[in-house]
Amino acid sequence: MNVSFEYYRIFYVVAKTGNITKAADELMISQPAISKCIKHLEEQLGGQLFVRTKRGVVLTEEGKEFYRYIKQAIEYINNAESKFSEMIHLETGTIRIGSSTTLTKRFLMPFMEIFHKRYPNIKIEIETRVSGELLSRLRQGLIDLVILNLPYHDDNDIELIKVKDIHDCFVVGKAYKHLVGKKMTLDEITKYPLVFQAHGSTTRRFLDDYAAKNGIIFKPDLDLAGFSLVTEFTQIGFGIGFATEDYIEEELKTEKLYKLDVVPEIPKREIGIAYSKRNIPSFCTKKLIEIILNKQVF
Amino acid sequence: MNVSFEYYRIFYVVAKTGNITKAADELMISQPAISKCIKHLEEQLGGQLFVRTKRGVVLTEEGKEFYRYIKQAIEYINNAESKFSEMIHLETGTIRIGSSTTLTKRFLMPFMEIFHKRYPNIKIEIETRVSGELLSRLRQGLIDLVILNLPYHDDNDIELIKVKDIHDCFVVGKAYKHLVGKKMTLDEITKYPLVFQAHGSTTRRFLDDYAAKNGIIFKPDLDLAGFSLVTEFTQIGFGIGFATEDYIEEELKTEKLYKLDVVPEIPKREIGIAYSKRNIPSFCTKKLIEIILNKQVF
DNA sequence: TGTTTACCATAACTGGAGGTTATAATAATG
DNA sequence: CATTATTATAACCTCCAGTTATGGTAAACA
Repeated sequence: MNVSFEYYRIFYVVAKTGNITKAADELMISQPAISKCIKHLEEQLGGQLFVRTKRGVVLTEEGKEFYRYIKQAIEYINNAESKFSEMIHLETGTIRIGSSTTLTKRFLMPFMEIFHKRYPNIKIEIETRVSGELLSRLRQGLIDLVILNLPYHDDNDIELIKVKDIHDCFVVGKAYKHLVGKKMTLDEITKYPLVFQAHGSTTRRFLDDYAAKNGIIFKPDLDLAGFSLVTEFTQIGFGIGFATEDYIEEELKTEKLYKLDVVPEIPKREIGIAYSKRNIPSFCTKKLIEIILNKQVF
Repeated sequence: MNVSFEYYRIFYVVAKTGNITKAADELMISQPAISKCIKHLEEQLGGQLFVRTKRGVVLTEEGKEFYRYIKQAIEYINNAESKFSEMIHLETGTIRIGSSTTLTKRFLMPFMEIFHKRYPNIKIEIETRVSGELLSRLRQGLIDLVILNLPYHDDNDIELIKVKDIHDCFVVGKAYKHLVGKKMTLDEITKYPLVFQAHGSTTRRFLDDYAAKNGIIFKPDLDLAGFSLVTEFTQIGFGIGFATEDYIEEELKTEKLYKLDVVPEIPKREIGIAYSKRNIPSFCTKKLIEIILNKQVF
């Protein structure tokens, strides 16, 4: 059989108005076109849909039943169209982002502000977990996007975009101000009390990696959960801390923290955006990435 | 906007198979035709539905949502088609008939047998009420068809088809056999005990009408509810009964009842089928009428 | 009662959407 | 590295969904 779906739209309007001429008006096609179309439809379906009268057309009993279904179908199609349009115009939808507390606070926040101002109807969900878990959830399609510190072990399923270089450094509070300006080796650093983020964090892994490459193993006196605690304990003079320079600009300027001059140079790191290659990013996700990169990516 | 609905059928198959080439096979149109169609659809909707890969096409997030709705719509359309086909082929449906007990038993039954044998999936409902009520329910669309005795007062909304002439007669049992063969007047009839159907029945109205036209008013000794009772009481010799000749052929043949010769001649009556002009008869109803008239009516 | 109106159906024609085939481009596969 | 599977593009064509004009007729009206 396979009736052209287009006939159904026409049938719907004719049935709704009960009048071929009016339907022609509404559909902006000529009346004979519709007469013919309905005739075809009836031929192809193998039965009468309407009885023609001089006042218009009236659905047969079978036609009425047919109409009930077609009406539903057309409502679904209308919904499909409007939902799609809404999603494309970012008038509805959800974006699920994975990010560490630090990255959320120090990096992501301003972009989210812009995003939310521009697309106020998009619901934002931010998940805070360690990168490994976030990437696994990304792979599963449970989140759309992960903000993370690079480098990260390569993964075929995941696309990485480098966004920004960040630089780490060793810092001290006023109590150890005398170390400032002196070129220190890692070996010398180990002789002071150390305030680091705990194992498991990307920062700590990076730090230990860097140390190991230079034949050193750190044994910090304080293993802290989170970036903020490190800077605070360091500030009150507990010892030498390790922090991302870009995140403590304020503290350095106001001389609450002092940067140490350490050799060999600490390599730079990068902040990256990860998204799944399998699960195609939604329009919404693309827009956020666009905002973060401040340019057209896709 | 107004995307051609036909595009949606194509979209559906492409989304379902995730492969334009396979969709082309299924739809029996060429692959480039579908490529073009999907491109058009995307242009008209103002957003991407698929991401093209070398393994086929994958729905975008928005496309997935869109698909969910379109799938529903298409299921409704399929249902519409199959339900319509079923109704047209009388594989489903209900027919609601109004008829008196007598007409059902003496007239309608054999036709219903044929109908049911031919269309076993059609549910049959027979309502038994007096004609007036049945016609009112017909007008309301609560029943499809009424079988009734004519004449009936005209009604613009109701179409009447005459089906069959029937003849009434006065009858007696063995006890009054001596009256047979004698030409009797109505006046003479009134001198015997009378066994008639009660007021309210069409038959009684017809009888009283006939009597009135000849200046007679009957005062029956027995007002009975229903045709069968009349014949039975008459048979056991209660008096003169009034019955439809066509329904007592058996009794006349086996000499349980005898027909009287009365002047003036009792006018013939007709059995009719009534259906509403407003509520277009279903295919099913038409078929039953066809069977009763034993020819193509519509 | 005759006239007008409001519909739908038919006929004859036309243009372009929606089809065709052929071919290119290219990632995935073995 | 050749083969396969898949989509995109190009150039062309055809049929049918659309057009206008007209006819027929029941209903509404004057």
